[in-house]
Amino acid sequence: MTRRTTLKDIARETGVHVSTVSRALDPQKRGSITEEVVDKIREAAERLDYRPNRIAFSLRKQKSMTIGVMIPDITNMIFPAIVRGIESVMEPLGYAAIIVNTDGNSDREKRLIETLQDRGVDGIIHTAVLRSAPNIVEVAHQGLPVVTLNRKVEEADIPYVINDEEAGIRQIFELLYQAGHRNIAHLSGPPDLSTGLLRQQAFLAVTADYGMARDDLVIEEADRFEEAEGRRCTQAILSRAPETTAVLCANDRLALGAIDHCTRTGVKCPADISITGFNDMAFLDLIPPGLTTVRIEQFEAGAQAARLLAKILDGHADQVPRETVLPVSLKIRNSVAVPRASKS
Amino acid sequence: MTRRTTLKDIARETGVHVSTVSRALDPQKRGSITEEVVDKIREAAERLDYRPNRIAFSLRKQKSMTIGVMIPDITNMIFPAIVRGIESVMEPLGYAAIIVNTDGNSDREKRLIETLQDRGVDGIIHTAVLRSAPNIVEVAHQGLPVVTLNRKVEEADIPYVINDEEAGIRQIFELLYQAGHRNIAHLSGPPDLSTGLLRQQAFLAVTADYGMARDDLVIEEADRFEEAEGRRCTQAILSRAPETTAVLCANDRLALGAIDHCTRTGVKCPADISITGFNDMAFLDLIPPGLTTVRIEQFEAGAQAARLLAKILDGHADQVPRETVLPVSLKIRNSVAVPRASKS
DNA sequence: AACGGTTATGCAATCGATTGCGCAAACTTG
DNA sequence: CAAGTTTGCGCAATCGATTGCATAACCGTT
Repeated sequence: MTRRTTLKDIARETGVHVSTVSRALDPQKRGSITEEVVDKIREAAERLDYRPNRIAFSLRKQKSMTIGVMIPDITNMIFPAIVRGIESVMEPLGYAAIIVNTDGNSDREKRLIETLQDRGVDGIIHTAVLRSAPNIVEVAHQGLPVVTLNRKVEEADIPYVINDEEAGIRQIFELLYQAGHRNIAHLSGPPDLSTGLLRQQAFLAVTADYGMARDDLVIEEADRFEEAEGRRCTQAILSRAPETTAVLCANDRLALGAIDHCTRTGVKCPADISITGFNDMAFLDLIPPGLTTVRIEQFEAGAQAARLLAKILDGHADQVPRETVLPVSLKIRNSVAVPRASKS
Repeated sequence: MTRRTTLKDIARETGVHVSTVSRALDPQKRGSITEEVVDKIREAAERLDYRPNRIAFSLRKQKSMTIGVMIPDITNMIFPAIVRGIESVMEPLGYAAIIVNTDGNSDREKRLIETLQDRGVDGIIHTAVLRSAPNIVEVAHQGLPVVTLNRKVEEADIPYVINDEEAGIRQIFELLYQAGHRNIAHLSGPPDLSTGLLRQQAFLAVTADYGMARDDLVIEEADRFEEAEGRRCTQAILSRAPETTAVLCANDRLALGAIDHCTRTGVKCPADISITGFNDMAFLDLIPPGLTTVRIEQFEAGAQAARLLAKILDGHADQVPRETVLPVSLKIRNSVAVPRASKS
């Protein structure tokens, strides 16, 4: 492998000092160099196919032009879109991303944060599942720019980007309510996960607004956001409250599990029971009966978090709001119908 | 942000020279330093919470401990698993990955390769879709270690990891054949994509082995690996060759499109027609009737490619085979049945 | 005690860029 | 035309680590 050409090579070639070459190639300070010299240097740089060594740059400037992106697990379908959203903003700015998977494991997360710091990342975008994330809060306090995604940060002064979970739950609740449903159970996510709690709280809020007594509510908490838990909890709901005509699920996978359980037990969706999801994950339209759900803009969430981080890295931390709430929208398919009672 | 502690800090603290500190902290050369001094230095390093600056390390050693991972699009569900497979091997070795999405765009790919080189990656894992990839071949020839994934490399001496597409097609063909199908159409992928061509060639080979005349074969080529193309080509197949009882599709998404088209037109799968896929992507078991497909081990493919690259980076390029073929397996669900003719 | 041979450590260059400072030449001004 | 100012570029330090070579101290040997 032939060595890459360096400033020194260009300096030798053009007969000037490396510092002159450095300045001539920097649009910022090109002004202080004679045009004639600049041209000569640019020509040589072109001819020798000069490409700046970013590692040397990083060492000197203490700026790696690299960010860390921490996600629970890239194989979880919501994260690839987020990652691309981040990339769409950061790449044009010259930043590269090192993506790490925490697997929701705090020790691992701590280690990964350390290796990101060792690599001198200029900032971190942290998408959490757990509600608390002491590790990332700590590095943020050390002064490393951090933006979190999908998680409301109570503890610290870290900017966060979240989806309007409350509005989503409200909209889908109202969709069910207006279809005539009054016995609406909530298949909640794990309350130690940020989205699990937020959505459950939103459910409590909207039911209260509609005058439903809290004691009458049927809420079943899943241990994980998985189909199996959706099945289990649906069974629990239906045996505890057979009058239930609609299950408002905290996410699509729980909803798919719910539908699956119903199908297996001869309960038809939506004829016998209406079921809704949250997230609008891919391929949902291929799975019958077509889940009505809340669409959240993953790509845009990633892009927005990246924009905030970029602003901080650009020295305008004062311009970034502590809270950014992204709008959600209903995605109506076929899993909601009028309640079975009023059908006859 | 308080400055990180450096070797110099430890040297000052312990009264020795930085070179001594460097050696004491390096397990390789610790031997040449008095145990007593080593202990003193390690204690100080511990106390000051020393963490080596990888950027300085990289500059001096000309080794960034970073690899580039080039994929078409992380939101395409097969890639996250590959990425995690790579990570599972590289992270324990101290390597981080910069993941870039090429979008199958050659110009973009070229740019991305340059930025990876600027960042001094030690090697690249390149998962292609297109059969030819002149850009990556060029950098490989410049001496940068490259391993490709999912793509048989004809042009150059680049190690590649592929799945046993031939065996997969053969197995699923035989499954259909043994179920009694004789009119088996092939819904092919785009022949300019590596997997598209490979699978079509495998189809040709196995049908030839079974004594089917090439002129009698019904093959329809999709323009993209998408449901819509699956629908379009299925329609074409069924109007051209209504006697078709089975469609062997080049991948799952085409197969889902095929099923969708059939369902919409009142053709029942598997009762009226058998349809098979390839890849075994996630959530397939939730989509009726349950696609019978070929399972390929994405995670393992990534891990294997990473192992090869690691070996090269370790200076044992001679030990890596030019070709690695990973086994595939059948995943039988419910989209295959006996042909409708023989059912009566 | 002198000598050759280890051994542990220091010195300084190096990786490739950036940048404050200084200096000489060119220019302006009265 | 002398004095002061500006301009254009070079010098050298710096970022934080690694490493070949030099050297001083210590060892045993005769």
